[in-house]
Amino acid sequence: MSDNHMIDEIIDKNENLTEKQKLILEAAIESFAEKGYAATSTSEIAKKAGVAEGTIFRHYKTKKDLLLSIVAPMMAKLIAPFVIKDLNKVLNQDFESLEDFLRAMIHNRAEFLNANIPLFKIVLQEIPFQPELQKQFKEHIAIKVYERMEAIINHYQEDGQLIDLPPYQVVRMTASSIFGFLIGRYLLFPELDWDDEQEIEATIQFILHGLAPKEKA
Amino acid sequence: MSDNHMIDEIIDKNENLTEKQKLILEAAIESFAEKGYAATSTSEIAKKAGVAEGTIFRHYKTKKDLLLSIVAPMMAKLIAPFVIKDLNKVLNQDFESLEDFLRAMIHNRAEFLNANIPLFKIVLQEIPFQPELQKQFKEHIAIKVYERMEAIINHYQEDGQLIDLPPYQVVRMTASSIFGFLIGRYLLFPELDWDDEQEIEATIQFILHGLAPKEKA
DNA sequence: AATAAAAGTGAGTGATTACTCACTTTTATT
DNA sequence: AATAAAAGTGAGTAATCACTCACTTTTATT
Repeated sequence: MSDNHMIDEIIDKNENLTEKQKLILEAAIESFAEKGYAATSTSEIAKKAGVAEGTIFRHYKTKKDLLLSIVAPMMAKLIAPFVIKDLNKVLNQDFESLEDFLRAMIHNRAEFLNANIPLFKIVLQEIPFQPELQKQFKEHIAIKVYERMEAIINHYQEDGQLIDLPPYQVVRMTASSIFGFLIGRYLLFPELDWDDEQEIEATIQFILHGLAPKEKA
Repeated sequence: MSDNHMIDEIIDKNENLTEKQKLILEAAIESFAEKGYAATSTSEIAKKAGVAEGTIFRHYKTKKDLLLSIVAPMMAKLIAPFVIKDLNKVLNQDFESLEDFLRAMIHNRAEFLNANIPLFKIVLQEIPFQPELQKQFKEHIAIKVYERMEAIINHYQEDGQLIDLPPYQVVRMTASSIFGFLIGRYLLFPELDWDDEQEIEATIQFILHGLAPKEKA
């Protein structure tokens, strides 16, 4: 719970921010998610937030500065569970099976994204166009997270629970399946009735069977 | 081959277009893919194309009109193989196994996207913000393509080659795995050395095992 | 209560935006 | 060769853009 609701955490719980600054961030998140960063004007954000346009630039040097102050913490929180120090310990103690680990991970991150859909949209949309975000993505996700995942994958491979593919392929297939569900669920067809538990379970089973070790002949 | 290189097909082979119009389309595709639609100005496109700005508006009523004239044919071509009349016949004759069908489909669409990366980027980036494109996507992909896929899935399910999940789940998992590969390959890490054949084969095996029928107890 | 610092304001800045239009040049039609 | 239609042009337009700054109001410090 304390992990969800980034908007709250970025905005409401942060006592360094003034009241007006919080209104600005809320308005910016809403507009960026809806129309995209480039198509949103600072005057529009000021109007929606109910502040003068000058107030935005009192707190953020540029419009891009405002974007980064929103997106950077979101990316950090998104990958936080994968870079905690004791991930391996948690793993060995609590998750005997790959299935349980996978289930816990998916539930955890799905809940997080569910609670932060507009921020998720902004991150997805702006990474291709913002070199600073690409740098963050590559340095943190592609390197730090990948290293952690690699260790976990090795663990379960040695354990005989996981097919002997290169770790990057295992990561790609797992990530594709999970993001495929999340994007369909929250971005493409949010208006449909979804049985989240059943969908997640089916996704887990798909991944597990897809990555099951080859049967010995 | 004739199916690839949309840019050629939209532009060079289309004899309805004037020389300058072709230059405009080429420049627009390049800039839209690189910086995004909203962040690209018409003056910039004119400059890159080496034409007067007025020439753009002689052929396209608005900037959005220019975008749609690029993206709509791309979307149509992308889904073309799935809506041909005789897809089911082709299926029954040529693809005894789900594996062969899947392999042919992935190769075909991967080649197509590989030959049209900038257009692929534009489609992915602009769908969330352009209601006209969303409508096209839902009407053509989500309905027409899905219907075709449903029939194919039923066929292989009755054949005992495919797990008995709801077709939309089968589609989602298959599409996630394929797009996951393509996005990683061409958009996230195009600079890495990829063994395309091996990657595609691994992706096919992942999908096949993930969607294999449950063994009877 | 006096002073300083921080927060907030909104009119104003030059640059840029998508788009127009009167005009010239090229191409097609007879 | 004459005429019309289509293609191309670039200066001009009002609107909007991100951002500044002199000024007022609020908050913190002593």
